[in-house]
Amino acid sequence: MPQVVTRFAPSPTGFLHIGGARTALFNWLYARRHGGTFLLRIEDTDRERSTDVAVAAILAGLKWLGLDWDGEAVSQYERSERHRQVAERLLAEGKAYPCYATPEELQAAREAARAAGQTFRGDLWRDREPPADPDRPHAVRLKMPREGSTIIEDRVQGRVEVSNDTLDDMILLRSDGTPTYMLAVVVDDHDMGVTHVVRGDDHLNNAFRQHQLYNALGWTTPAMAHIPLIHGPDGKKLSKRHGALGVEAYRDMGYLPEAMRNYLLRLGWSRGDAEIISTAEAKEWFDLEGIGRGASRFDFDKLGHLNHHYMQGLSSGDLLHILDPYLVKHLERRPIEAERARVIAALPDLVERAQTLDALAGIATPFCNSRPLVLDDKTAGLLAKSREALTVAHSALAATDIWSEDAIRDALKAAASSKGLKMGQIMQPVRAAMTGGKPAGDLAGILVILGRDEVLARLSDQLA
RNA sequence: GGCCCCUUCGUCUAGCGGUCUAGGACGUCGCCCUUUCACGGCGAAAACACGGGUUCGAGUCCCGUAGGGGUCACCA
Repeated sequence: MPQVVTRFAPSPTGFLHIGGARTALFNWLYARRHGGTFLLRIEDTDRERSTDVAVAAILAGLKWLGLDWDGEAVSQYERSERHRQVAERLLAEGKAYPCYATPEELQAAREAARAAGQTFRGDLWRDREPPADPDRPHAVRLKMPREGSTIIEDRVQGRVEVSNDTLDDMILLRSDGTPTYMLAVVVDDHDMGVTHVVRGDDHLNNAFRQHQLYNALGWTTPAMAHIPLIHGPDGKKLSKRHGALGVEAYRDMGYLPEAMRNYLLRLGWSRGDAEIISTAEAKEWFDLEGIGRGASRFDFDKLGHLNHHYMQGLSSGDLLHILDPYLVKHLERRPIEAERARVIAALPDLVERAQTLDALAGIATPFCNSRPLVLDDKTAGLLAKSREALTVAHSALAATDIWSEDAIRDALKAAASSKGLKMGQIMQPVRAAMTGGKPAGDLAGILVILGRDEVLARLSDQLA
Protein backbone atom coordinates (compact mmCIF):
# COMPACT_ATOMS: atom_id res chain seq x y z
CA MET A 1 0.00 0.00 0.00
CA PRO A 2 1.63 3.23 -1.14
CA GLN A 3 1.93 6.11 1.26
CA VAL A 4 -0.93 8.56 1.09
CA VAL A 5 0.07 12.00 -0.12
CA THR A 6 -2.52 14.77 -0.27
CA ARG A 7 -2.15 18.43 -0.96
CA PHE A 8 -3.98 21.72 -0.60
CA ALA A 9 -3.35 23.98 -3.57
CA PRO A 10 -4.87 27.43 -3.14
CA SER A 11 -4.34 30.26 -5.56
CA PRO A 12 -3.14 33.36 -3.71
CA THR A 13 -5.70 35.82 -4.97
CA GLY A 14 -7.32 36.53 -1.62
CA PHE A 15 -7.83 35.23 1.89
CA LEU A 16 -8.47 31.63 2.85
CA HIS A 17 -12.22 31.37 2.61
CA ILE A 18 -14.45 28.83 4.24
CA GLY A 19 -14.66 26.49 1.26
CA GLY A 20 -10.91 26.37 0.88
CA ALA A 21 -10.57 25.83 4.60
CA ARG A 22 -12.81 22.79 4.42
CA THR A 23 -10.93 21.40 1.43
CA ALA A 24 -7.70 21.85 3.35
CA LEU A 25 -9.23 20.18 6.40
CA PHE A 26 -10.34 17.15 4.42
CA ASN A 27 -6.93 16.76 2.80
CA TRP A 28 -5.21 17.17 6.13
CA LEU A 29 -7.46 14.67 7.87
CA TYR A 30 -7.11 12.11 5.12
CA ALA A 31 -3.33 12.30 5.22
CA ARG A 32 -3.23 12.20 9.01
CA ARG A 33 -5.68 9.32 9.15
CA HIS A 34 -3.45 7.22 6.95
CA GLY A 35 -0.15 8.32 8.39
CA GLY A 36 0.56 10.04 5.10
CA THR A 37 1.81 13.40 4.02
CA PHE A 38 -0.11 16.65 3.63
CA LEU A 39 1.54 19.10 1.26
CA LEU A 40 0.88 22.73 0.55
CA ARG A 41 1.37 24.25 -2.87
CA ILE A 42 0.67 27.82 -3.79
CA GLU A 43 -0.78 28.03 -7.29
CA ASP A 44 0.75 31.32 -8.26
CA THR A 45 1.26 30.86 -11.98
CA ASP A 46 -0.94 33.87 -12.64
CA ARG A 47 1.50 36.62 -11.80
CA GLU A 48 -1.05 39.35 -12.31
CA ARG A 49 -3.42 38.15 -9.65
CA SER A 50 -1.13 36.51 -7.13
CA THR A 51 0.04 38.56 -4.17
CA ASP A 52 2.36 37.99 -1.25
CA VAL A 53 -0.29 39.39 1.06
CA ALA A 54 -2.66 36.65 -0.02
CA VAL A 55 -0.02 33.98 0.48
CA ALA A 56 0.58 35.24 4.00
CA ALA A 57 -3.15 35.33 4.72
CA ILE A 58 -3.59 31.76 3.55
CA LEU A 59 -0.70 30.46 5.61
CA ALA A 60 -1.95 32.36 8.64
CA GLY A 61 -5.43 30.97 8.14
CA LEU A 62 -4.19 27.39 7.95
CA LYS A 63 -2.08 27.88 11.04
CA TRP A 64 -4.97 29.32 12.98
CA LEU A 65 -7.11 26.35 11.98
CA GLY A 66 -4.35 24.08 13.19
CA LEU A 67 -3.75 22.45 9.84
CA ASP A 68 -0.03 21.84 9.75
CA TRP A 69 1.47 20.89 6.42
CA ASP A 70 4.53 18.77 5.84
CA GLY A 71 7.66 20.39 4.46
CA GLU A 72 7.86 23.80 2.91
CA ALA A 73 5.03 25.36 0.94
CA VAL A 74 5.82 24.96 -2.74
CA SER A 75 5.54 27.85 -5.15
CA GLN A 76 4.15 26.62 -8.44
CA TYR A 77 5.59 29.61 -10.25
CA GLU A 78 9.11 28.66 -9.22
CA ARG A 79 8.68 25.34 -10.97
CA SER A 80 7.72 26.85 -14.31
CA GLU A 81 10.95 25.77 -16.03
CA ARG A 82 10.06 22.15 -15.32
CA HIS A 83 6.53 22.73 -16.62
CA ARG A 84 7.90 24.24 -19.80
CA GLN A 85 10.14 21.25 -20.37
CA VAL A 86 7.21 18.90 -20.06
CA ALA A 87 5.30 20.92 -22.63
CA GLU A 88 8.30 20.82 -24.98
CA ARG A 89 8.41 17.07 -24.63
CA LEU A 90 4.74 16.79 -25.57
CA LEU A 91 5.37 19.05 -28.53
CA ALA A 92 8.29 16.93 -29.67
CA GLU A 93 6.18 13.79 -29.36
CA GLY A 94 3.41 15.31 -31.41
CA LYS A 95 1.00 15.18 -28.49
CA ALA A 96 0.76 18.93 -28.36
CA TYR A 97 0.80 21.54 -31.08
CA PRO A 98 1.36 25.25 -31.55
CA CYS A 99 -1.67 27.49 -31.88
CA TYR A 100 -1.33 30.86 -33.58
CA ALA A 101 -4.93 31.96 -33.23
CA THR A 102 -5.51 35.50 -32.04
CA PRO A 103 -7.79 36.31 -29.15
CA GLU A 104 -10.28 37.73 -31.63
CA GLU A 105 -10.32 34.57 -33.73
CA LEU A 106 -10.75 32.46 -30.64
CA GLN A 107 -13.54 34.65 -29.38
CA ALA A 108 -15.38 34.43 -32.68
CA ALA A 109 -15.00 30.65 -32.83
CA ARG A 110 -16.19 30.38 -29.26
CA GLU A 111 -19.31 32.39 -29.95
CA ALA A 112 -20.03 30.47 -33.12
CA ALA A 113 -19.77 27.16 -31.28
CA ARG A 114 -22.07 28.35 -28.56
CA ALA A 115 -24.61 29.69 -31.00
CA ALA A 116 -24.62 26.30 -32.68
CA GLY A 117 -25.04 24.55 -29.35
CA GLN A 118 -21.64 22.92 -29.76
CA THR A 119 -18.69 22.58 -27.43
CA PHE A 120 -15.86 24.95 -28.21
CA ARG A 121 -12.65 22.96 -28.47
CA GLY A 122 -10.12 25.65 -29.28
CA ASP A 123 -8.67 23.51 -32.06
CA LEU A 124 -8.29 26.14 -34.78
CA TRP A 125 -4.69 25.12 -35.48
CA ARG A 126 -4.93 21.44 -34.63
CA ASP A 127 -4.75 20.22 -38.23
CA ARG A 128 -3.15 23.18 -39.90
CA GLU A 129 0.30 23.45 -41.39
CA PRO A 130 2.61 25.70 -39.39
CA PRO A 131 2.80 29.24 -40.74
CA ALA A 132 5.74 30.56 -42.73
CA ASP A 133 7.16 32.12 -39.60
CA PRO A 134 6.66 29.37 -36.97
CA ASP A 135 8.48 31.35 -34.32
CA ARG A 136 5.94 34.10 -34.11
CA PRO A 137 4.07 34.15 -30.79
CA HIS A 138 1.97 31.07 -30.25
CA ALA A 139 0.38 29.10 -27.47
CA VAL A 140 0.82 25.36 -27.07
CA ARG A 141 -2.24 23.18 -26.89
CA LEU A 142 -2.73 19.57 -25.92
CA LYS A 143 -3.97 17.35 -28.74
CA MET A 144 -6.97 15.78 -27.06
CA PRO A 145 -8.25 12.41 -28.26
CA ARG A 146 -11.45 12.79 -30.25
CA GLU A 147 -12.69 9.20 -30.13
CA GLY A 148 -14.11 7.36 -27.18
CA SER A 149 -14.73 8.74 -23.73
CA THR A 150 -12.91 9.61 -20.56
CA ILE A 151 -13.95 8.01 -17.31
CA ILE A 152 -13.13 9.23 -13.85
CA GLU A 153 -13.79 6.87 -10.98
CA ASP A 154 -14.31 9.66 -8.52
CA ARG A 155 -14.09 8.68 -4.87
CA VAL A 156 -16.98 10.95 -3.99
CA GLN A 157 -19.01 11.40 -7.15
CA GLY A 158 -18.68 7.86 -8.37
CA ARG A 159 -18.12 6.90 -11.99
CA VAL A 160 -18.29 9.97 -14.20
CA GLU A 161 -17.98 9.67 -17.95
CA VAL A 162 -17.71 12.27 -20.67
CA SER A 163 -17.41 11.93 -24.42
CA ASN A 164 -13.95 12.89 -25.65
CA ASP A 165 -15.34 15.03 -28.46
CA THR A 166 -16.44 17.53 -25.83
CA LEU A 167 -12.92 17.97 -24.45
CA ASP A 168 -11.10 21.06 -25.63
CA ASP A 169 -7.48 21.23 -26.68
CA MET A 170 -6.47 23.06 -23.55
CA ILE A 171 -3.61 25.49 -23.47
CA LEU A 172 -0.44 24.21 -21.86
CA LEU A 173 1.84 27.15 -22.56
CA ARG A 174 0.64 30.69 -23.07
CA SER A 175 1.96 32.65 -26.02
CA ASP A 176 4.45 34.33 -23.70
CA GLY A 177 5.82 30.88 -22.93
CA THR A 178 4.51 30.64 -19.38
CA PRO A 179 2.77 27.46 -18.24
CA THR A 180 -0.91 27.44 -17.37
CA TYR A 181 -2.49 25.98 -14.28
CA MET A 182 -3.79 23.03 -16.28
CA LEU A 183 -0.26 21.93 -17.12
CA ALA A 184 1.32 22.92 -13.83
CA VAL A 185 -1.19 21.16 -11.62
CA VAL A 186 -0.65 17.84 -13.38
CA VAL A 187 3.12 18.08 -13.45
CA ASP A 188 3.33 19.18 -9.84
CA ASP A 189 0.93 16.59 -8.49
CA HIS A 190 2.93 13.96 -10.33
CA ASP A 191 6.32 15.24 -9.26
CA MET A 192 5.23 15.67 -5.66
CA GLY A 193 3.92 12.14 -5.54
CA VAL A 194 0.34 13.15 -4.75
CA THR A 195 -1.80 10.03 -4.48
CA HIS A 196 -5.18 11.61 -3.71
CA VAL A 197 -6.49 14.83 -5.16
CA VAL A 198 -9.27 16.10 -2.91
CA ARG A 199 -10.72 19.39 -4.12
CA GLY A 200 -13.97 21.24 -4.75
CA ASP A 201 -16.25 19.82 -7.41
CA ASP A 202 -15.94 23.02 -9.41
CA HIS A 203 -12.86 21.15 -10.67
CA LEU A 204 -14.73 18.06 -11.76
CA ASN A 205 -14.78 19.10 -15.39
CA ASN A 206 -11.06 19.77 -15.25
CA ALA A 207 -10.47 16.24 -14.05
CA PHE A 208 -11.32 14.78 -17.45
CA ARG A 209 -8.91 17.03 -19.25
CA GLN A 210 -6.20 16.53 -16.70
CA HIS A 211 -6.67 12.79 -16.92
CA GLN A 212 -5.91 13.00 -20.63
CA LEU A 213 -2.80 14.98 -19.90
CA TYR A 214 -1.64 12.29 -17.48
CA ASN A 215 -2.25 9.75 -20.24
CA ALA A 216 -0.29 11.76 -22.78
CA LEU A 217 2.60 11.92 -20.35
CA GLY A 218 2.37 8.24 -19.53
CA TRP A 219 1.72 8.97 -15.88
CA THR A 220 -0.84 7.46 -13.55
CA THR A 221 -3.72 9.70 -12.62
CA PRO A 222 -4.02 10.02 -8.84
CA ALA A 223 -7.25 9.08 -7.08
CA MET A 224 -9.73 11.92 -7.41
CA ALA A 225 -12.30 13.07 -4.86
CA HIS A 226 -14.41 16.06 -5.80
CA ILE A 227 -16.24 17.39 -2.80
CA PRO A 228 -19.42 19.45 -3.10
CA LEU A 229 -19.18 23.17 -2.64
CA ILE A 230 -20.46 25.16 0.28
CA HIS A 231 -23.29 27.46 -0.66
CA GLY A 232 -24.50 30.69 0.86
CA PRO A 233 -27.94 31.04 2.44
CA ASP A 234 -29.33 31.66 -1.04
CA GLY A 235 -28.04 28.36 -2.37
CA LYS A 236 -25.42 29.89 -4.64
CA LYS A 237 -21.74 29.15 -4.65
CA LEU A 238 -19.91 31.06 -1.97
CA SER A 239 -17.37 33.39 -3.46
CA LYS A 240 -15.34 36.29 -2.21
CA ARG A 241 -17.84 38.79 -3.43
CA HIS A 242 -20.71 36.63 -2.31
CA GLY A 243 -20.70 36.32 1.44
CA ALA A 244 -17.58 34.22 1.76
CA LEU A 245 -15.49 35.32 4.67
CA GLY A 246 -11.85 34.66 5.36
CA VAL A 247 -11.16 32.35 8.27
CA GLU A 248 -9.71 35.28 10.18
CA ALA A 249 -13.20 36.79 10.19
CA TYR A 250 -14.43 33.75 12.09
CA ARG A 251 -11.55 34.13 14.50
CA ASP A 252 -12.50 37.76 15.04
CA MET A 253 -16.12 36.80 15.66
CA GLY A 254 -14.85 34.57 18.41
CA TYR A 255 -14.99 31.04 17.10
CA LEU A 256 -12.51 28.48 18.33
CA PRO A 257 -10.38 26.57 15.79
CA GLU A 258 -11.55 23.23 17.20
CA ALA A 259 -15.17 24.30 16.78
CA MET A 260 -14.50 25.35 13.20
CA ARG A 261 -12.86 22.02 12.49
CA ASN A 262 -15.77 20.11 13.94
CA TYR A 263 -18.33 22.22 12.11
CA LEU A 264 -16.56 22.13 8.77
CA LEU A 265 -16.07 18.39 9.08
CA ARG A 266 -19.76 17.78 9.69
CA LEU A 267 -20.68 20.08 6.83
CA GLY A 268 -20.54 17.49 4.13
CA TRP A 269 -19.14 14.52 5.99
CA SER A 270 -20.81 12.22 8.43
CA ARG A 271 -20.30 9.09 10.44
CA GLY A 272 -23.70 7.90 11.57
CA ASP A 273 -25.20 10.21 14.17
CA ALA A 274 -21.92 11.60 15.46
CA GLU A 275 -22.11 15.38 15.91
CA ILE A 276 -19.49 16.34 18.46
CA ILE A 277 -16.30 15.07 16.94
CA SER A 278 -12.97 15.96 18.45
CA THR A 279 -10.00 16.47 16.18
CA ALA A 280 -8.42 13.31 17.58
CA GLU A 281 -11.52 11.33 16.64
CA ALA A 282 -11.67 12.98 13.24
CA LYS A 283 -8.10 11.92 12.51
CA GLU A 284 -9.11 8.40 13.38
CA TRP A 285 -12.42 8.29 11.53
CA PHE A 286 -12.20 10.47 8.45
CA ASP A 287 -12.73 8.72 5.16
CA LEU A 288 -13.77 9.66 1.64
CA GLU A 289 -16.82 7.37 1.76
CA GLY A 290 -18.47 9.56 4.38
CA ILE A 291 -18.48 12.64 2.18
CA GLY A 292 -21.92 13.59 0.90
CA ARG A 293 -22.60 14.44 -2.72
CA GLY A 294 -24.88 17.42 -2.43
CA ALA A 295 -23.84 21.00 -1.76
CA SER A 296 -24.46 22.28 1.74
CA ARG A 297 -25.22 25.63 3.28
CA PHE A 298 -23.32 27.38 6.00
CA ASP A 299 -25.27 27.71 9.26
CA PHE A 300 -24.05 30.05 11.97
CA ASP A 301 -26.49 28.68 14.54
CA LYS A 302 -24.96 25.27 14.45
CA LEU A 303 -21.43 26.65 14.44
CA GLY A 304 -22.37 28.70 17.50
CA HIS A 305 -23.70 25.65 19.25
CA LEU A 306 -20.50 23.75 18.63
CA ASN A 307 -18.39 26.72 19.64
CA HIS A 308 -20.30 26.98 22.91
CA HIS A 309 -19.61 23.33 23.53
CA TYR A 310 -15.89 23.70 23.02
CA MET A 311 -15.69 26.90 25.05
CA GLN A 312 -17.23 25.05 27.98
CA GLY A 313 -14.56 22.42 27.75
CA LEU A 314 -11.84 24.97 28.49
CA SER A 315 -10.50 25.70 31.96
CA SER A 316 -11.16 29.21 33.21
CA GLY A 317 -7.47 29.98 33.03
CA ASP A 318 -7.16 28.92 29.40
CA LEU A 319 -10.40 30.61 28.54
CA LEU A 320 -9.30 33.90 30.08
CA HIS A 321 -6.10 33.67 28.10
CA ILE A 322 -7.85 33.32 24.72
CA LEU A 323 -10.47 35.80 25.77
CA ASP A 324 -7.91 38.50 26.33
CA PRO A 325 -7.91 40.16 22.88
CA TYR A 326 -11.70 40.23 22.84
CA LEU A 327 -11.75 41.78 26.29
CA VAL A 328 -9.31 44.43 25.16
CA LYS A 329 -11.57 45.18 22.24
CA HIS A 330 -14.65 45.62 24.42
CA LEU A 331 -12.92 47.64 27.13
CA GLU A 332 -10.81 49.57 24.64
CA ARG A 333 -7.89 49.05 26.99
CA ARG A 334 -6.04 46.25 28.74
CA PRO A 335 -7.83 44.84 31.79
CA ILE A 336 -5.96 45.35 35.04
CA GLU A 337 -5.10 42.44 37.32
CA ALA A 338 -8.07 42.99 39.67
CA GLU A 339 -10.42 42.93 36.73
CA ARG A 340 -8.92 39.77 35.37
CA ALA A 341 -9.36 38.14 38.76
CA ARG A 342 -13.04 39.05 38.82
CA VAL A 343 -13.60 37.91 35.27
CA ILE A 344 -11.94 34.57 35.85
CA ALA A 345 -14.13 34.04 38.92
CA ALA A 346 -17.25 34.79 36.90
CA LEU A 347 -16.23 32.79 33.86
CA PRO A 348 -17.85 29.46 34.82
CA ASP A 349 -21.23 31.19 34.92
CA LEU A 350 -20.60 33.44 31.95
CA VAL A 351 -19.42 30.79 29.55
CA GLU A 352 -22.83 29.13 29.73
CA ARG A 353 -24.34 32.31 28.40
CA ALA A 354 -22.29 33.04 25.32
CA GLN A 355 -21.72 31.26 22.04
CA THR A 356 -18.67 33.16 20.92
CA LEU A 357 -15.60 34.61 22.57
CA ASP A 358 -16.66 38.03 21.43
CA ALA A 359 -20.06 37.68 23.09
CA LEU A 360 -18.39 36.27 26.17
CA ALA A 361 -16.13 39.30 26.42
CA GLY A 362 -19.22 41.46 26.08
CA ILE A 363 -20.96 39.99 29.09
CA ALA A 364 -17.72 39.91 31.06
CA THR A 365 -17.33 43.69 31.00
CA PRO A 366 -19.64 44.23 34.02
CA PHE A 367 -16.99 42.41 36.02
CA CYS A 368 -14.48 45.05 35.09
CA ASN A 369 -14.38 48.63 36.30
CA SER A 370 -17.00 49.70 33.85
CA ARG A 371 -18.95 52.26 35.87
CA PRO A 372 -21.14 53.95 35.01
CA LEU A 373 -22.83 50.99 33.35
CA VAL A 374 -24.43 51.33 29.98
CA LEU A 375 -28.07 50.34 30.35
CA ASP A 376 -30.41 48.99 27.74
CA ASP A 377 -33.92 50.49 27.67
CA LYS A 378 -35.59 47.63 29.46
CA THR A 379 -33.07 47.73 32.28
CA ALA A 380 -33.23 51.49 32.60
CA GLY A 381 -37.00 51.23 32.94
CA LEU A 382 -36.80 48.58 35.62
CA LEU A 383 -34.24 50.58 37.56
CA ALA A 384 -36.27 53.78 37.36
CA LYS A 385 -39.23 52.26 39.13
CA SER A 386 -37.22 50.36 41.72
CA ARG A 387 -35.71 53.14 43.80
CA GLU A 388 -37.18 51.82 47.02
CA ALA A 389 -35.78 48.35 46.46
CA LEU A 390 -32.39 49.75 45.57
CA THR A 391 -32.33 51.96 48.65
CA VAL A 392 -33.27 49.06 50.88
CA ALA A 393 -30.69 46.81 49.26
CA HIS A 394 -28.02 49.44 49.64
CA SER A 395 -28.50 49.90 53.35
CA ALA A 396 -28.87 46.18 53.98
CA LEU A 397 -25.69 45.36 52.11
CA ALA A 398 -23.81 48.25 53.67
CA ALA A 399 -24.65 46.83 57.08
CA THR A 400 -23.63 43.26 56.29
CA ASP A 401 -20.63 42.20 58.35
CA ILE A 402 -19.57 39.17 56.40
CA TRP A 403 -19.31 39.42 52.60
CA SER A 404 -20.26 35.89 51.64
CA GLU A 405 -22.95 34.46 49.40
CA ASP A 406 -25.00 33.18 52.34
CA ALA A 407 -24.70 36.41 54.29
CA ILE A 408 -25.66 38.46 51.24
CA ARG A 409 -28.64 36.26 50.49
CA ASP A 410 -29.82 36.46 54.11
CA ALA A 411 -29.42 40.23 54.21
CA LEU A 412 -31.37 40.70 51.00
CA LYS A 413 -34.11 38.34 52.14
CA ALA A 414 -34.47 40.14 55.43
CA ALA A 415 -34.54 43.50 53.72
CA ALA A 416 -37.22 42.35 51.32
CA SER A 417 -39.51 40.96 53.96
CA SER A 418 -39.11 43.99 56.18
CA LYS A 419 -40.55 46.13 53.41
CA GLY A 420 -43.07 43.59 52.26
CA LEU A 421 -41.31 43.11 48.94
CA LYS A 422 -41.14 39.82 47.08
CA MET A 423 -37.68 38.41 46.45
CA GLY A 424 -37.90 39.12 42.77
CA GLN A 425 -38.74 42.73 43.44
CA ILE A 426 -35.42 43.30 45.10
CA MET A 427 -33.22 40.77 43.34
CA GLN A 428 -34.07 41.90 39.84
CA PRO A 429 -33.29 45.56 40.35
CA VAL A 430 -30.07 44.75 42.17
CA ARG A 431 -29.03 42.46 39.36
CA ALA A 432 -29.86 45.15 36.84
CA ALA A 433 -27.76 47.64 38.73
CA MET A 434 -24.83 45.22 38.71
CA THR A 435 -24.80 44.07 35.11
CA GLY A 436 -26.77 46.70 33.27
CA GLY A 437 -29.05 44.01 31.91
CA LYS A 438 -26.44 41.58 30.69
CA PRO A 439 -26.78 37.94 31.64
CA ALA A 440 -24.57 36.62 34.44
CA GLY A 441 -24.75 33.95 37.11
CA ASP A 442 -26.26 33.69 40.59
CA LEU A 443 -26.77 37.17 42.03
CA ALA A 444 -25.15 36.55 45.42
CA GLY A 445 -22.15 35.11 43.61
CA ILE A 446 -21.92 38.19 41.44
CA LEU A 447 -21.94 40.44 44.46
CA VAL A 448 -19.19 38.44 46.12
CA ILE A 449 -17.03 38.65 43.03
CA LEU A 450 -17.58 42.39 42.59
CA GLY A 451 -16.84 43.16 46.24
CA ARG A 452 -18.73 45.36 48.61
CA ASP A 453 -17.30 48.70 47.54
CA GLU A 454 -18.07 48.16 43.88
CA VAL A 455 -21.55 46.83 44.67
CA LEU A 456 -22.48 49.80 46.85
CA ALA A 457 -21.06 52.19 44.28
CA ARG A 458 -23.16 50.68 41.52
CA LEU A 459 -26.29 50.88 43.66
CA SER A 460 -25.51 54.50 44.45
CA ASP A 461 -25.04 55.20 40.76
CA GLN A 462 -28.63 54.21 40.17
CA LEU A 463 -29.94 56.16 43.14
CA ALA A 464 -28.13 59.36 42.25
C1' G B 1 -27.11 27.16 -24.74
C1' G B 2 -23.28 22.55 -24.54
C1' C B 3 -21.19 19.33 -20.97
C1' C B 4 -21.05 17.60 -15.83
C1' C B 5 -22.98 17.07 -10.84
C1' C B 6 -26.83 17.20 -7.20
C1' U B 7 -32.12 16.50 -4.87
C1' U B 8 -34.56 13.02 2.90
C1' C B 9 -37.53 17.99 8.22
C1' G B 10 -36.12 25.55 7.73
C1' U B 11 -30.50 23.88 7.97
C1' C B 12 -26.55 19.84 8.44
C1' U B 13 -27.47 14.87 7.93
C1' A B 14 -28.57 8.96 9.16
C1' G B 15 -30.54 5.57 5.79
C1' C B 16 -26.19 1.47 1.65
C1' G B 17 -34.40 -3.33 -0.97
C1' G B 18 -37.97 -5.45 4.01
C1' U B 19 -36.09 -3.86 11.09
C1' C B 20 -38.79 3.49 8.06
C1' U B 21 -45.82 4.43 11.30
C1' A B 22 -37.97 7.67 8.16
C1' G B 23 -33.47 8.37 13.18
C1' G B 24 -29.95 12.28 15.15
C1' A B 25 -28.17 17.41 15.51
C1' C B 26 -28.94 22.86 15.06
C1' G B 27 -32.98 26.09 14.90
C1' U B 28 -38.33 26.79 16.23
C1' C B 29 -42.50 26.04 19.74
C1' G B 30 -44.47 24.20 24.62
C1' C B 31 -43.71 22.51 29.70
C1' C B 32 -40.42 21.91 34.00
C1' C B 33 -36.40 24.12 36.83
C1' U B 34 -35.78 29.41 38.52
C1' U B 35 -34.07 35.74 42.23
C1' U B 36 -33.02 37.91 35.83
C1' C B 37 -30.59 35.76 31.64
C1' A B 38 -28.77 31.32 30.39
C1' C B 39 -27.73 26.15 31.08
C1' G B 40 -30.16 21.66 31.87
C1' G B 41 -34.45 18.09 31.65
C1' C B 42 -38.96 16.55 29.15
C1' G B 43 -42.08 17.00 24.96
C1' A B 44 -44.04 18.84 20.08
C1' A B 45 -44.38 20.50 15.07
C1' A B 46 -41.28 19.57 10.83
C1' A B 47 -38.69 15.84 5.18
C1' C B 48 -38.07 10.98 1.37
C1' A B 49 -39.16 17.05 -5.40
C1' C B 50 -42.67 14.77 -9.18
C1' G B 51 -43.95 10.80 -12.72
C1' G B 52 -43.07 6.17 -14.65
C1' G B 53 -40.85 1.54 -14.26
C1' U B 54 -37.91 -3.04 -11.91
C1' U B 55 -39.35 -6.06 -7.57
C1' C B 56 -43.42 -10.09 -3.53
C1' G B 57 -41.59 -5.35 -1.46
C1' A B 58 -38.31 1.26 -3.07
C1' G B 59 -36.28 6.86 0.73
C1' U B 60 -33.00 2.94 -0.98
C1' C B 61 -32.20 0.24 -8.13
C1' C B 62 -33.38 2.19 -13.48
C1' C B 63 -35.56 5.96 -16.84
C1' G B 64 -37.89 10.57 -17.52
C1' U B 65 -39.61 15.51 -15.81
C1' A B 66 -38.92 19.58 -12.73
C1' G B 67 -35.78 22.34 -9.68
C1' G B 68 -30.88 23.63 -7.94
C1' G B 69 -25.62 23.88 -8.67
C1' G B 70 -20.92 23.75 -11.30
C1' U B 71 -18.20 24.58 -15.68
C1' C B 72 -17.36 26.19 -20.57
C1' A B 73 -10.44 32.05 -20.26
C1' C B 74 -3.53 32.44 -23.21
C1' C B 75 -7.76 32.51 -14.27
C1' A B 76 -6.89 28.96 -10.97
